Amino acid sequence: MSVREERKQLTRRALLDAAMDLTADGRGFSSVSLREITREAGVVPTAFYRHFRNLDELGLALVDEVGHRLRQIMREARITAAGAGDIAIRSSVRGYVHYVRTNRRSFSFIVRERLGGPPVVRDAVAREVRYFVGELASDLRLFKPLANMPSADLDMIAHLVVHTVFYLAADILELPEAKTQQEEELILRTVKQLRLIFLGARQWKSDRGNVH
Amino acid sequence: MSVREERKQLTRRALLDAAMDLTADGRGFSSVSLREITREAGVVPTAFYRHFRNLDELGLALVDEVGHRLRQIMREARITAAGAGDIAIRSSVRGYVHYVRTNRRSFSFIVRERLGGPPVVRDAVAREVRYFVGELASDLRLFKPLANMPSADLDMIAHLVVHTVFYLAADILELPEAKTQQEEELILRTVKQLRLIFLGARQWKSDRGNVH
DNA sequence: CGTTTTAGTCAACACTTGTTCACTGAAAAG
DNA sequence: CTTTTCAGTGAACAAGTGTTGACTAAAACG
Repeated sequence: MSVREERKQLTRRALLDAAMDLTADGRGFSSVSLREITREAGVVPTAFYRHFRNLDELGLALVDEVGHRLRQIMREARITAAGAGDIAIRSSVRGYVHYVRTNRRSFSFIVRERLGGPPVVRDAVAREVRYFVGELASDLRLFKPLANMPSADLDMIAHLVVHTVFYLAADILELPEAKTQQEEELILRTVKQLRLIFLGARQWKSDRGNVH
Repeated sequence: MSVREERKQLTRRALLDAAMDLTADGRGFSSVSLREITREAGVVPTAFYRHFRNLDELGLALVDEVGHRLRQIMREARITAAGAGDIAIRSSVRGYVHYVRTNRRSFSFIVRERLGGPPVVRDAVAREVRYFVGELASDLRLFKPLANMPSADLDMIAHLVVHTVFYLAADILELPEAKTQQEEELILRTVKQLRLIFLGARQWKSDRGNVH
């Protein structure tokens, strides 16, 4: 990569980071301005246009990045969990919460903008969430009791799980930095919820085809 | 009520409605301005201060109103459902979707601002959601298979249900006005999810006290 | 080397923003 | 009937906004 291109990518990074930092402390991407971002990035407002056509485009780039990173995290977690053989809900949730805390900005961004962002960003995040669901679904397939479940049902379960842990992330991020008793309660509740979901899932196959 | 007070409440309404309308079409409360609201309400910017100290205060008033209305809706739904004797998931979900569509603005506001709004609004919505969860939990208690469940567990289940139908509302609201096949799929998926949750819930009691 | 390309700068634009203050005119109070 | 109260007005403010176009200096190119 040429020196010039290299430097360009550097300020592009600065812009993305600046936008992330500004949205991180509970502000909402749709309420940060172009000028704020460039100020935070230490660059003049007009420089922005050398990298993005408008704020929406920056937003999409952020979704891409964050989605990519979160998928990576999920994959690592998957490898760690694979050794366990079973689902090991409690330790998975603990690990997840750790990831949420160490990747504060990313989780905060995706969880907030999923429903609260500008339309185009919201759509992009929704797409990203579908990827998560897809990956989780194929993971669940490896879990023996669910091996023969129809794909649609597996997807529906993965969906439920993803939403559950998303709300957990949102709640965790509202808490102060330190690990409190409240965090412990949130974790316990989520563990119970997931356990209940998998309890239902095991029953599900025998319930298949029921209609009324 | 005096004539003057009556008129005051009228423009207060206009302000609240204006704010609602502006946030309704996917904008996010934190991105609407005081002047936009007064313009939409057909009143001069400074008149705003006769009713609210700042935008946050308006936001809180909105949360109050919307929360109140949604609780009313929930109660009506509860009465309708009480006759059925069992939970009747499918028809409940259909009824719910109908309510979502006929109260577009309210649902859109609460679902979006729950995670995406300004901190003080977010908190207020969270509180409101806790009320929903509480009411649902005591409803579930009337459902025989769950009658003897510890309150904490019932709460955890109610939480799961509320979050599930919240995401359903969010997805429904992204769809065009007309009833599409996509809507049918969303409903089907949610029905399955709820059915699975209650399947797990029935098992849950026998699983009580399990630890590891 | 000289020429071209281009990331970032600078000044300026037309607007929008939240908030102030003194004001008006009609309803309420005496 | 006179006086007081006060919801809504209108003008003005300092500050912030997105976007324009011409300019600079350094890297890339031939």
